[in-house]
Amino acid sequence: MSFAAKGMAATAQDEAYRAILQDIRSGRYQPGERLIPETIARELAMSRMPVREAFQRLANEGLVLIRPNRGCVVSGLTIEEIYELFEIRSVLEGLAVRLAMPRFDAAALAELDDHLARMHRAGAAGGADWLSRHQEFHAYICGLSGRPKLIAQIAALHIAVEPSMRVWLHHVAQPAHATERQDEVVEAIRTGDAEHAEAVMRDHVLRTAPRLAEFLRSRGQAAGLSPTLPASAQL
Amino acid sequence: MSFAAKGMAATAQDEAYRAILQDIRSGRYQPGERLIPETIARELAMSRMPVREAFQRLANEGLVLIRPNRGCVVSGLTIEEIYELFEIRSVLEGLAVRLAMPRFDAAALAELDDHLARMHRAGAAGGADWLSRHQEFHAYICGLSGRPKLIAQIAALHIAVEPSMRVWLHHVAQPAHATERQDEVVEAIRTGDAEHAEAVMRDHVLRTAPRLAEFLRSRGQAAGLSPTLPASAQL
DNA sequence: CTCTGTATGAGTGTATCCACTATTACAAAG
DNA sequence: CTTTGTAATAGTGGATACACTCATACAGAG
Repeated sequence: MSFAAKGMAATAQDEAYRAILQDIRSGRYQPGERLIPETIARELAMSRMPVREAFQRLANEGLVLIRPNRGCVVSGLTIEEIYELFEIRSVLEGLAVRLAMPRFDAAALAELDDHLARMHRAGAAGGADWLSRHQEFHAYICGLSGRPKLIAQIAALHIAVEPSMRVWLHHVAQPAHATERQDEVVEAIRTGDAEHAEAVMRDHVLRTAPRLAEFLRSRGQAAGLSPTLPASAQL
Repeated sequence: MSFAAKGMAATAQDEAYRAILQDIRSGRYQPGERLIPETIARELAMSRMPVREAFQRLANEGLVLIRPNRGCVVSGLTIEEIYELFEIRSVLEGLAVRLAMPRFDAAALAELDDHLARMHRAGAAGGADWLSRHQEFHAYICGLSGRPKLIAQIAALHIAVEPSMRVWLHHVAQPAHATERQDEVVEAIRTGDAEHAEAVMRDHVLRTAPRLAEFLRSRGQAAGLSPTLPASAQL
């Protein structure tokens, strides 16, 4: 049996990756902040090299920007980029829920209700980890699609906007969990109509974007450091 | 003025990345083949390290699989994975064409026709580089969406299936360029109806998948080496 | 006081080196 | 002849070392 538990890092590079990812998601490393390999390496009791390779991975996911000879900075998102990510998420999650529809039996629906309940509880209790519950809700639906790459893509998109979402939820009086109508998504799923569920999910995802964008705009948060994009630009 | 031309590699690592990517796309490195850093490093007149980091990038894009302590192999796609990639591409390119619609003026439509013509010419002339022309056709449409990340994602998907496509086009008598009806897409764009264009693009993309899949199945090509997926699996 | 040139230091990219893992080939036992 | 244990080798992950780039601070000229 493989004794490396799922959450366990097999290699130093992986450990570095997880640690830095965590710190970006949580907001410990702010957009625009420069990440110095040596510092992080000392912190994790390893050398610079695995940290550098972790940077590479993060750069490919757009969380960090590496300019040659000029180091690695946490990449904030412009308003336009946030919109773009939500647009992409909307069609991908729409696809996911459509593909997941055949698998929604009674048990799955019950579990879905559980997720809803947990979310609402977290929202009522102050909303500190409402965001995590919300991501789990979406992840559960996507998971039922049975499409590994699709799931991973969507997860990456959630992670990319997470830092912005956190500051939003932290600073705003009327946060998402008060107005976001996830119930509509669940209702649509219950109808059994795949096309309908897809459309509702699309709308649901897109609805958050303008409010988040407005908030960031009001804070003047255009930390515009466009990340190096994943693949080669030209086909 | 920046004297580093766009296609120029600023760093050794980037050079390695481009070289290996090229060799995977072209089919020089076959799925399942093991990539030995030292060999490639010698070939490119550099040390192992930049090559290793290039591997990382390729792994993140799913083109290569790195198992700890067990090296780096070119990751072939299973039939299921190919279907999945086409599904994802269909919704993303559908989104792209929808967003691009407002920008289709007379000039853009003319250029689109140019692309079509070039494609048909390449197809008639034996189809050696029909695939590249086809990718350029799609890239042109996506480019008009003005969404950098969306464009990059789609490009990455095209690259991922490119090796399989190449063997298909090379081995089959009735290849895609004979039956793929790109004209329908252009026609739909001409109507000016964004929703319609999106639907047509979706269908267009999905149509290729089953035929490619059938071909690969007939060759028994289930080179099932599922790549390490981009982001963290759990949200 | 401002501007410009230089020097110093921090940080990056690459090469080399070392320790450990895995795989292969081979030999001895059954 | 097959099987199993062991040794040798190729290859991987990580650390250190070195050369080069960039940025900042400072000094001298205007």
